[in-house]
Amino acid sequence: MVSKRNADKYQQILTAAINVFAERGFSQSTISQIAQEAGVADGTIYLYFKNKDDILVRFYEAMTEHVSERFWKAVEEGKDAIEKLYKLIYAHLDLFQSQPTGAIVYQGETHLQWRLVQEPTRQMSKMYRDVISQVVALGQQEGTIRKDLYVGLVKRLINGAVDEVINTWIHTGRDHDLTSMAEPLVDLFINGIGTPASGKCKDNPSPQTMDETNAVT
Amino acid sequence: MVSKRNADKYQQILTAAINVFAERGFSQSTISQIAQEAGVADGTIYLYFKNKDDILVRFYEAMTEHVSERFWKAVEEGKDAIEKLYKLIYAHLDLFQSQPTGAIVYQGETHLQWRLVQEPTRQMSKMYRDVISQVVALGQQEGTIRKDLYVGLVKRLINGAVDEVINTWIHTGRDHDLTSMAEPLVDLFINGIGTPASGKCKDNPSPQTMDETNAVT
Amino acid sequence: MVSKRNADKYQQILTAAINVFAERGFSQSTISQIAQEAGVADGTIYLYFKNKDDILVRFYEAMTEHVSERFWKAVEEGKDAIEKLYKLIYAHLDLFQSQPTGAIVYQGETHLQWRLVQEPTRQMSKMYRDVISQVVALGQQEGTIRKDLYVGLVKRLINGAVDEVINTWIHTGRDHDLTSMAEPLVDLFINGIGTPASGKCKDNPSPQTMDETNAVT
Amino acid sequence: MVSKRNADKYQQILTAAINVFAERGFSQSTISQIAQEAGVADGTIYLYFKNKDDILVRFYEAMTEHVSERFWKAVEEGKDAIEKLYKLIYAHLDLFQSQPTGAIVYQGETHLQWRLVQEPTRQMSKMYRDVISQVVALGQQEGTIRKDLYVGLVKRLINGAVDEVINTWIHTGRDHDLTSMAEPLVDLFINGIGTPASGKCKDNPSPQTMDETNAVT
DNA sequence: GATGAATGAGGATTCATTCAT
DNA sequence: CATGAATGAATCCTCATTCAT
Repeated sequence: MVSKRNADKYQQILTAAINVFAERGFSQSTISQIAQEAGVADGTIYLYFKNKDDILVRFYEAMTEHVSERFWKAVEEGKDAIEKLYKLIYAHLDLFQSQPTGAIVYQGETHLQWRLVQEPTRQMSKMYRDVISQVVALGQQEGTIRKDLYVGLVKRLINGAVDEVINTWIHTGRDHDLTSMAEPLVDLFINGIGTPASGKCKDNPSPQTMDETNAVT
Repeated sequence: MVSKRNADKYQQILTAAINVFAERGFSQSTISQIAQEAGVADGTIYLYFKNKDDILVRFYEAMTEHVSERFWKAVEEGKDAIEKLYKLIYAHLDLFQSQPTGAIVYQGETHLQWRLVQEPTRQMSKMYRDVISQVVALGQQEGTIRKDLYVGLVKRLINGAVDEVINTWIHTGRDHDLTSMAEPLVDLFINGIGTPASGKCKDNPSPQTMDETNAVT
Repeated sequence: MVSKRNADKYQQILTAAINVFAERGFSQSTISQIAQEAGVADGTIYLYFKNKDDILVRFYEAMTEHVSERFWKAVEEGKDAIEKLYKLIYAHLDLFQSQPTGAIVYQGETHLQWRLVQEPTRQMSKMYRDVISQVVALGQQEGTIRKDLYVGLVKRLINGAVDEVINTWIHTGRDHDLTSMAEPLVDLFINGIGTPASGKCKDNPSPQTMDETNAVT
Repeated sequence: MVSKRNADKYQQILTAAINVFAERGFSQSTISQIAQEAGVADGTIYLYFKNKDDILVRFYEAMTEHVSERFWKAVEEGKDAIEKLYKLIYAHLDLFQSQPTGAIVYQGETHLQWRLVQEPTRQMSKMYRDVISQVVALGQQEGTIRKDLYVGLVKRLINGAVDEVINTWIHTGRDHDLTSMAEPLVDLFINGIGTPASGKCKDNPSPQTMDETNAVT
C-alpha cells in the first residue's frame, strides 16, 4: 500500500496526525483536519493508511520501536547501575520533551484506545521492564541495589513516577526543563524518602517473598 | 433540573454512564447506550444532566469530593508518618479496587477530556499534594523522613507509582488483590531501591535546592 | 374539556401562549415555555387545549370574533362613508397597538400556519371585505366614493396598506403612535397620490368591468 | 465551502429548498426533505450551505439582489411617473407570479425569521422606498403627483397593497393572472377611491406636516 | 383537576470512507 | 498517484404528549 518513493508523504501525514491528535485528542480529530495539516487531500490519507485507527496504531508501533532503541542505547552508555538508571530516565524525559505532541498522544490515548494499541503498549511495557530488570540485576551484582526487590513493582514505580512527571509538565504549559528532573528522580528511586533512622541500613532487610505473577505492564 | 425526589435515578444514570464510559471510553459512548444501561429513555438523561459532557464533569466532581474525604480520613488514622503513608496508599488502592469502572474512567479520561475536567483534576491533585505534604512534614519532625525533599516531586513519585500500579491492575484483568501492593510500595518509597553502600546513610545528604515553582498536579 | 369555573386559567394560558409566540414564533415556542409564562404545569395545558396547534387556532378564532365585533361597531359610529372608513382604520390600528403581541402573532403566523388558521383567516378576510363593501356602497350613495370600483381590490388596498403600516410599526420598535397614521391613510385612500391634472376629476372615469371572481381574502 | 465547479448543484439545492419551504414553512421543513427534493444526500447540503438557516438567508440575499435589479430596470422603462409606477407594479406582480414558491417563502417567512433575514429585508425595503421616492419626485416635477405626500407612507401604501394582492393570489390557488391587477392598482393609487365631490380637486390640499422619522420598511 | 417526570420519535449536523475524474 | 465531492450512517439533543400520583 505504501510505495517506497513516498515514504516522505507517509511521514508527513503521520506527523500531521500526531499534531492534530495532540491538539484535540484522537476521537475528536478528523481526517480532514489531518489532511489539511499534512497539506494533502482527504482521500490521499487512505493511500497510506488503512483507516483512521491505523494511523494511531502505526504511530504506536513506530514510537515503540524508536523508544526501545533509544532506551537500550541509553542504558548501555551508563558505566554502572545507577548511572544507567540515570541515563535511562534522562533519555525518557528528553525524548518526550523533544517530541511534546508525540508524548501527549502517547500518554493520553493509551488507556482510551486500549483496544487499538494494546499490542504496541504491551511491547513497550515489556521493553521497559527488561531494561529495568537488567539495570537492577547489575546493581545487585555491584551491591548498589537491594536484593529483595520485586522487579515488576520497581518498573511500575519508575515508569509511573516518570510518566507523572511528564504529565505534569504537559499540563503546566511545558515551560520548564523536563530533563532537570532526572537527577532528583534517581535520588528518590535509589535512596527513597526515608532517613536511615526510619529503619533503613539494616543488615537484614525484611525479606519479601514476591511472586512474579504480575503480567507485563 | 434535578428533582430531589429522584436522587436515585440520578445515581442510577451516573453509575450506568461510568460503566459505559469504562467499557468504551467517553467519546465512543453514546447517550443511547447509557440510557439502555440505566434502564431509562434517552431523553430522561437530559432531565438530570445538561449534556453528555456534564455527566463526566459531575462524575469527576463527585469522585474528587469522595476521594478527598477518604484520603484525609485515612491519613488521620495512621499514628506516625510512615503508617499514615501506608494508610493513604492502602485507601487509594482499596478505593479504586472497589470501584474499578470509576477508576478506569478517572485514570483514562483525565488527559483526553482535560478541558472538561481540568478543575476537578486540579483540586484532586492539590488535595493529594496537601496530604503528602502533611505526611512529609510530620515525618521530618519525627526524623523518619528526609529533610532535603521537594514535596512536589515526592507527590508525583507516589501518585505516579500508585496510578501505574492501578493501571497495570486494570489492564491485567483485575484478578489479583490490589491492596497487597500497599506495603511493598511504601517500602520502596521510604527505603528506595538502593543499598546503604550505594551512597546512602550519610550524615549529609546532598542538599538539593529545589524551587517550589511547579504548579499543582 | 373546559370547565366554566376555570375560564380564567384558559385565558391565562392563551395569553401566555400569545406572548411566547410573539417572542419566538409559533414553531420555536415550546409548551414548557408557555406553561412557565402561564404559571402552570406543562400537563395542565392539555386540560384546556387539545394540543399545541389548538392553542393557535383558538387564538385566531377569538381574535376573529373580537376584531369582527370591534370593526362593525367602529363603522357604525361614523356618520358618513368617509368617517366610517376613518373609524375603521383607527380601530384597526388602535386594536393592534393595544395588543402588540396579538398583532405580531396574527400578522406573522397567518401565512406560515395557513393550514391551521385557514378558516378563521378566511372569516376575518370576509368580514373585512363585508365592512369595506358596506362603506363603499354607502359612499357611492352619498356620492363621495367612486362608482367604478372593484370592492375586492379596494379591500386589498386598504387591508394591505394598514397591515404594512402595522408591520413597519412592529419592526421599528413600536415607539410611535400607530393611530396617528389613520388620518393620512384615509387621505391617501380617498384622494390617491395624484393631482387633478393627472387625469382625475373627469366626468367619466374610465369604466372598469371587473368580474367579482376573486375569492375572499 | 462552495466549489465553483458546481454552481449548478448550489442552485439545485436552493431551488429545492425554496419549494420545500413554500410547501411546509421553514421551521417545519427538514434537511432530509430538501435533500430528497434536490436529489442529493443530506450531507451534501452542508457542502454548499453552512446550515439550515443559511439556506434561507442566501435565498433572501439572492432575491433582494434580483428584485432590486428588476425593479430599477422597470422604473427606467416608464417615460413618465405614472407609467413608471405601472411598470414597477407590473414587474412586482410578474416576478412573483413567475416564481410562486419564492413569493410564498419571501412573503411568509419574513416576519417569523426576522432575526435571520433582517438585513436583506431592510435592504429590500430601502430599495422599494428609494424607487417609490424617485417616482414620486418625478411626478411632483411633472405635476402629476401631489406635493403634500409623506413618501414613507406612500411606500407602505403601495407595497402593502401589492403584497396583499400577491398573498390573496397565493391563497386562492394562483389561478388568475396576477399582472392584470397592475392597472386597477395604479388607478387606485393615483386617483384614490373618492370622487371629486368628496373634497378633492381643491387648490389647497390640507397641508400635512409629516416628520420623516419613520425607519425604513 | 393539577402536576411534572418520563418518554421516544424526530431532526440537524458531523465525518469516515469511497470513487469518478 | 492524487484529489475532494458526495455519501449516509450515526449521534446528540429537543420537545410534544402521556400518565401515575
